[in-house]
Amino acid sequence: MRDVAVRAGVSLKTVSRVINGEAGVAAATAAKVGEAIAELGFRRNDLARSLRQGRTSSTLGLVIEDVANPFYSAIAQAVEAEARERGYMVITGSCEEDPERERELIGALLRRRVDALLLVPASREHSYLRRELADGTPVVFLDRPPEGLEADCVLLDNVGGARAATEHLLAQGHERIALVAGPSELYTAGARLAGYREALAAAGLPRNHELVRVGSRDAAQAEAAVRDLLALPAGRRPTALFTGDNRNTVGALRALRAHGPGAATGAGSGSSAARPIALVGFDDFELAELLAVPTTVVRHDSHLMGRHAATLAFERLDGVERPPRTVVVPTALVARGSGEVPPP
Amino acid sequence: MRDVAVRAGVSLKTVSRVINGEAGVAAATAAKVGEAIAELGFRRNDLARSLRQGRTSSTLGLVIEDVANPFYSAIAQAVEAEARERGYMVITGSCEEDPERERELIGALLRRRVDALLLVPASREHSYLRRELADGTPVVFLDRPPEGLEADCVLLDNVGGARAATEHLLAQGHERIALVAGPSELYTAGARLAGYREALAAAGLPRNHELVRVGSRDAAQAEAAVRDLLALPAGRRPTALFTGDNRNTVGALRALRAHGPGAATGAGSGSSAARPIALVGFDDFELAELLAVPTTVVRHDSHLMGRHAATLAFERLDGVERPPRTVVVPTALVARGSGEVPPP
DNA sequence: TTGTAAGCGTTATCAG
DNA sequence: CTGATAACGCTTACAA
Repeated sequence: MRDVAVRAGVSLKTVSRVINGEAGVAAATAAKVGEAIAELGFRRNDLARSLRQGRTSSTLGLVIEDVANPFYSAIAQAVEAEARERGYMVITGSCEEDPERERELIGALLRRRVDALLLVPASREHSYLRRELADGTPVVFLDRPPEGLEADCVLLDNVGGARAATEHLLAQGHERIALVAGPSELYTAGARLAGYREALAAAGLPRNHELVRVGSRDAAQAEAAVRDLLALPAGRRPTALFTGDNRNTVGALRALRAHGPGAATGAGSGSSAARPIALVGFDDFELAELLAVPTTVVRHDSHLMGRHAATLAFERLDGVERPPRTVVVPTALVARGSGEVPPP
Repeated sequence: MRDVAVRAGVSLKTVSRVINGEAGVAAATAAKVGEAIAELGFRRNDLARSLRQGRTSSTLGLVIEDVANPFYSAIAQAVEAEARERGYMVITGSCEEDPERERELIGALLRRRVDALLLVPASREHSYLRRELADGTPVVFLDRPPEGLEADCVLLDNVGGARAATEHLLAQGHERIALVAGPSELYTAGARLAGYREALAAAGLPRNHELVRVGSRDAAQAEAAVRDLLALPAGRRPTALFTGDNRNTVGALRALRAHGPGAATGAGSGSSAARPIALVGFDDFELAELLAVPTTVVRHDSHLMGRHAATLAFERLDGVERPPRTVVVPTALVARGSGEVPPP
């Protein structure tokens, strides 16, 4: 900037004014400065800029589990879109369900002085964020609530969605409905397990531990879990499956395919053990309607979750003072076929 | 930091040493400083830190078209993983095929002094980056080459992949093979069009403009294009489709489904017009094997593209001087059924 | 082992 | 309308 000032024969402050389009600069002066800037290829240093006290970095920190998972990339997309409208950029990090990585990432983001932090927490203890929150850095939790801390939060209606899915299967006459989901320590998996149980209890069905397969963290583990269920003797084998998230649904679909062609279609003339199994999955996914088994899902707007989270953060940055708020995004059952298969 | 120094009764420099784990601090002093840091909840300001000359921001800038597209989110994931290993973070922006947004994004990233820039360019003129490149900021192009500039670049074998796809369909006996792809000004779409044409020419088939549908930028447009093709009179209607990217494949699958149940399976007993149409798509996608029409695709490793790009950038940051290099990532045809349907 | 002073690139204050 | 100077939070060179 000094070089520009020298070249244009003005002071630093004048260059600053031109750069920032401040009023009170003679057109001729501005032109000279503009030339110097162009000739020198000068670019304002926004890092230095945000050093002055009271200034912001115009950057949001976003911590998710995995950018490659469409659920999270939709959130990232929405957050970025909201951020852009306000002239913010987003630094994103994936922590892959590792609490330690979560802390590292958050540390790195805070050291970079992000103006707000949006996160899908992998850990279950967030009191270590209390100080930043008190110091005025907005922290918004996504998909999973804060623990040991009061903060803004955007959640899905997990219990309601899971209950609806299970009720849907019950309504078809199923009684042996298995749940295949992530580890129940995971907030969402736990809540969906609860919804599943609520629906079964309301229907007067006893708990059947054999049919609850929680713990699968990826599609491969889910596939194995479903294979396991399918290997049960006929009288104990589930006639329907509720999968707790998109990874588990993918795994289940793969296992069901292996089990018999078109698990839920009547079309299959596959292995002797093959019997159509009903399936409802939590999380919608692209092409679900074009699968050999058009898949019935609990749909929700993950994009909206990201938008809400960004909005909550920006409200705080705008100085709005209010107690922490939790926004719940609704879910809806979308029947496509796989969930409308009756028991044998 | 000054507060910490005061509280610990030491100088700024000593605090700095402790923070950065520098040697030459008495254990007792370090402990006192550590306490003060904990009590005050102090966090080093990495923005200020990177201000000193010679220091880096330890940040990479990544510009892609759309985080929500699995092709790009795989790249983002890989870049982030490589960055993490080196203690870098990534600021990602989506420009949605808008050249103006590309420039804005790049400007914002450069102003934030990212140490390197990785980008999937939306524009076709990149000489405006010449100065940064000359000034030592590594710039790596992804998926599409630089124009008006010499820079490192990671590409797919677009021509080879497209040729293989087309040859595969030709080998089944198809002669009316349509191409459904993005606008040919788009580098990848253009290259795939070229590969498609090469294969047809090699087979001695004349060009048939009616069957070349380039211009669809999203799944909806692709769907419309395919519907259009399907509406052609029987003798001119294509018997096979080659779709140029994952968005076009999704659109085509939807149109084919509407056209007749199981477009490529013999299973369909749909509308009177329904005839099985072969399909090969560029880009693999999750669950392709579980579709009603298991989809034959040209597969590649988009994750690897991100890794290569990050590696090229880090090599430059490590001071390796060499002429710009272009890495080409191979493609492979994966036959799943939809591409192995013979002509009627 | 510890401290002092200068400087990184910008903006804010206040004076001209 | 323009400029001098201090300050932002940190690191480096150099002393002590």
